[in-house]
Amino acid sequence: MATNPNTTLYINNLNDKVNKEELKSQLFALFMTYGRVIDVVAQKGTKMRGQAFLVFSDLAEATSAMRACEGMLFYDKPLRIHYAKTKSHAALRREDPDFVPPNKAFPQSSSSHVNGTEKRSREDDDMVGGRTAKREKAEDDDEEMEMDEDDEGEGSKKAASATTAQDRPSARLLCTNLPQEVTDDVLGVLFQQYKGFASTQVAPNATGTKTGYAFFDSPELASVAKEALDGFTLKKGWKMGVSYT
DNA sequence: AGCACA
Repeated sequence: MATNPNTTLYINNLNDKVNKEELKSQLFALFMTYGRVIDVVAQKGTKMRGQAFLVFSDLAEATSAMRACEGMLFYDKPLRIHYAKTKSHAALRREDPDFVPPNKAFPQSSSSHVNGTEKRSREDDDMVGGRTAKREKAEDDDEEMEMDEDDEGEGSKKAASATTAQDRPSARLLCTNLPQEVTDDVLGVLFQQYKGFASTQVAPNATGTKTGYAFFDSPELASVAKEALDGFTLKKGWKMGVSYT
C-alpha cells in the first residue's frame, strides 16, 4: 500500500515551467472546490521541483480531492496525487495552536537536559532588532533564484489556467489586492451583506498581497456584490479588485 | 523520481 491517509496531499508530476506563485494559486483555485485549503507549499529548488503539498482542513476533503483530481491535466501534465507522508506544519498548528515547527538550525539536541524549570517565555524567541546588515547565507540550491518570466517561449499555449478574470458573470468572484491581514472572515463580513452570499475563502500563504474568492448562489446575485465592492478600499492604499472567474 | 514547511 501507499501512504496512509493524511489531510495533506502530495502532488507531483507538475509542470515545472510555471513559476511558483502562479502554480500555487492555480492549485489553490483548483482544489478549493473540494474543501477548505489551509496551505499550499511548493518550492523551486532542485529536489522539490514539480511537487507541491496541499493542506486541507479535514481528511474527507483531501480524499475526495485526490480521487477527483488524480490524473487531471494541469498545465498539460497529468496530476499525480498521494497522501503526504507526514503532517504539514499548517495542519499541526491547527490542531494545536502552541505547535512550534522544529528549527533546522537547532535540530533537537538529543542530549537535552529537559528539566521542568526551563522557562518557556513567548517573547524570548522573537526576532528582535531584525537582521539588518546580515546577509543570509546563500543556499546551495537555486531556492532563492527565481528567474521566471521566461514564459512567452512557445506559442500562446494557454494552459489550464483558472484565475484569469472573465467578463461573463460567475457565481465565484475573484478578489485581488488584499492586504496580508485579510482573512476569510474579514472578506466574508464584506460580502455577506449582499443577497445570495455563500462563503469566502482567502488563499493561504500569500506574501505581500493576497487573493481570495467569494461564492454566491448565482452569477446574477454575485454581480450585484461585484459592482458594489469592486474598487472597495479595505485599507489606506488598498483598493480591492473584484472580478468574475 | 524526487515528501517540505525558516
